[in-house]
Amino acid sequence: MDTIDPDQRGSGTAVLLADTLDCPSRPVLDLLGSKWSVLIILNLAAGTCRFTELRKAVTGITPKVLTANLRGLERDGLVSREIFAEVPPRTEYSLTPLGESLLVPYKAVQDWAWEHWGTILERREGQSATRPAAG
Amino acid sequence: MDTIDPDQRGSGTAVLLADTLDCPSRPVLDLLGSKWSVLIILNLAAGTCRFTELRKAVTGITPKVLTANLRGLERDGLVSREIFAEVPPRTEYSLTPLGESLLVPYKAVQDWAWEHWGTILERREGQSATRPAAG
DNA sequence: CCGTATCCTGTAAGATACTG
DNA sequence: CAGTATCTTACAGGATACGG
Repeated sequence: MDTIDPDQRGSGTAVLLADTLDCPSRPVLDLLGSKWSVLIILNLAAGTCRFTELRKAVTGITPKVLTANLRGLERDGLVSREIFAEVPPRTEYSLTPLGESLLVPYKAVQDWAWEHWGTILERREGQSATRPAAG
Repeated sequence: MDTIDPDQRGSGTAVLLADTLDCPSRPVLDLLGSKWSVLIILNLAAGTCRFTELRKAVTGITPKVLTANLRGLERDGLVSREIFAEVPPRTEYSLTPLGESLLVPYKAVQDWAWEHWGTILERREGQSATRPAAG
């Protein structure tokens, strides 16, 4: 592997992170990074939700997109869906233990965001770039 | 706000995360989540890199995309670019302190990935979904 | 209430070729 | 070496309407 040479820098951080290139961080970031999933998971973290409740809570999401996200999260074992055969129909979504474990890395991202996001926004004002503005 | 009712669940986690809905976690996740940025930052974490070095290290990236990502990271103050007016030309990219601070949330994601990603992959095998497979 | 079904759009990214 | 210039593709997401 010639991707990284930890000796190039004295810091211990580099060594720590060299391995990450072989680890599945990227797919997990895809998982976390999809536009709505974080809001869905955060809402579910506050308690079980029905479809329409989520739809209201996650402002702006369309039913199609909400369904798609929920199905994906369910497939990955992060969210569980319980269907009640009643009239009118009822479906309840909640976080699985695996889904709840995601709150830990979320927290780290959140902490970083609170501390540094303002700095980035300041920089962006009056600048332009090819890269997405992320918001 | 009626987006979340922390009292719905006894757990302390919910209260902790209720605030996150108002915080800039999402844009930061966009920042981290762009397909290549994590690999770029991780490589730069190991030491200063020239354009071509990054191109080799980040396997599969095209120069256009690499440039676009680097410009965005530079705009946001995560990466600095130093140009040497020499022949042949030389440009060196490195992480700013702000960029290095990103390694902390990365680490949290990475830890989660190592612990739980296998579980998710197992679940995905033999299943299909509307959601992107993320890898 | 809980979704599906279509159609459409925006944009990151890929392929390829070229320049200071 | 360090990029830029086009063109094209893939796909999450948006708008809107309908079905069980």
